[in-house]
Amino acid sequence: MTDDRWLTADQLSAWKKLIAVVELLPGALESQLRRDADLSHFEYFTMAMLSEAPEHTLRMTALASLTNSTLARLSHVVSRLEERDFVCRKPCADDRRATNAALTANGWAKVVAAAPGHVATVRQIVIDPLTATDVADLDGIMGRILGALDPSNKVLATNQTQ
Amino acid sequence: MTDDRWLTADQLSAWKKLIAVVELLPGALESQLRRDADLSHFEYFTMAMLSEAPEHTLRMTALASLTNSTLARLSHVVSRLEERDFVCRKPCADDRRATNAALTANGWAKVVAAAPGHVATVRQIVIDPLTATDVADLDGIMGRILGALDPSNKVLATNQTQ
DNA sequence: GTTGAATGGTTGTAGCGTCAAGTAGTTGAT
DNA sequence: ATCAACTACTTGACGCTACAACCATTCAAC
Repeated sequence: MTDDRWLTADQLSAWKKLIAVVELLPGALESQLRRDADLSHFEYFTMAMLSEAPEHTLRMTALASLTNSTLARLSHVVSRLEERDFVCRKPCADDRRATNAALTANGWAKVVAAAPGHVATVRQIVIDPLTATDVADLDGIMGRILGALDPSNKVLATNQTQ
Repeated sequence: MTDDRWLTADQLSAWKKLIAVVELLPGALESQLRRDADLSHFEYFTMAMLSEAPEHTLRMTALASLTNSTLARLSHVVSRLEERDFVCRKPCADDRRATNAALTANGWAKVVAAAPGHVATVRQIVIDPLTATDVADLDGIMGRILGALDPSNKVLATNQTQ
C-alpha cells in the first residue's frame, strides 16, 4: 500500500464510495422522475436549465454546456422533447448556423409540476444526510474535481451562483 | 429562495456540481480505459473486484453488490468477458442455483496491465486536486449519501476498509 | 472575394443498460 | 411429501448514448 503507483487505504475508500455514488445516484433520480413525471433525469435537467433562462430559451451549444453533455446527445433529446411538445426549436437570427431551443407552455407546466417531487428526492438523498459544513465541503471538493475533469472550466464558469 | 420546498443557494451550488461530476466522471474513465486497454470502466471494475477476491472468484450476487450493479447487467457483462476469455463461469457446489465468476489467467494479466494507467487517471482527476482533509471529508460525505441511496447499506458493509 | 479552417448542429448506427419475463433450485409450512 | 414463495440467475427486446460522418454557415487570411 506504500507503492507510489497505487492508492493509500484512505484514498481507496473515498474513491470506491465516490464510484458507488456515481453508479447509484443516476438510477435513483431516474426512477423517481420516470415514475412521477415520465421523464428521464436528463430530460428534466434540460428543461430545468431552459426554465431558468431568459425567455426560456437557450442556444443548443449553451444548453449542452449547462447540462454537461454533447451536442449530439442533446440534439436527440431535444427531438424527443419536441415530439412531446415540451420544447420547440427556432432558428437563431444572429447566427444562421445556430438553433435556439425554447420551452413550450406545455413544457413549462411540466417542469413546474415535476419540480417539487424531484427536489424532495434530492433533499432526501443528498441534502438531508449532510450538515451545512458537509454541503460547503462538497461544493469545494466537487469544484476541484471538476477543475481536473474539465480544464476549460466551462461548468464552473456557467454554474457560478455569484 | 427561502421556500422550504426549494434549495438554498449553497445547497443548489453543491448539488449542481455533484450532478456535473456524476455526468462527466464516467466519460473520463471510459475514454482512458477504452483507449489504453479496450475495456469499459464497468468491465475493468468488475475484473478488479474479482482480482481482490480469494481465488479470484465470487458469486454473481456478491459481484453485483460490489460493483453497485444488478444481476441482469452483470450477467450480460460477464457473458461478454467470457467471450474474450477474461472471466469464466463455474457452477457453485454449495448452492446449485448459484454461479461463480472467476478471472482467467488471461483476465488477471489484463487487469494487472490496465491498473497502473487507470490508477494514474484516478489520481489525476480525483486525488491530486484534493488535500488529505478533502479526501477524508469526501469519504464521510459519500458514505452519508450512500446511506440514503442504499438503506440496506450493502455497499458500505462490503466496502469497509477496516 | 476566394479559399481553407473552424463552428454549430443533425443524423445513422452500433453497443450497452434496463425492464419484464422466464428457468431452475431451495426453503418453509402444513 | 407437497405446495407456495423466494432466491439466483439468464435472456430478449427496447431505448438511450457515443461515435463518426455529414451539411451549412461563418471567420480569417491573402
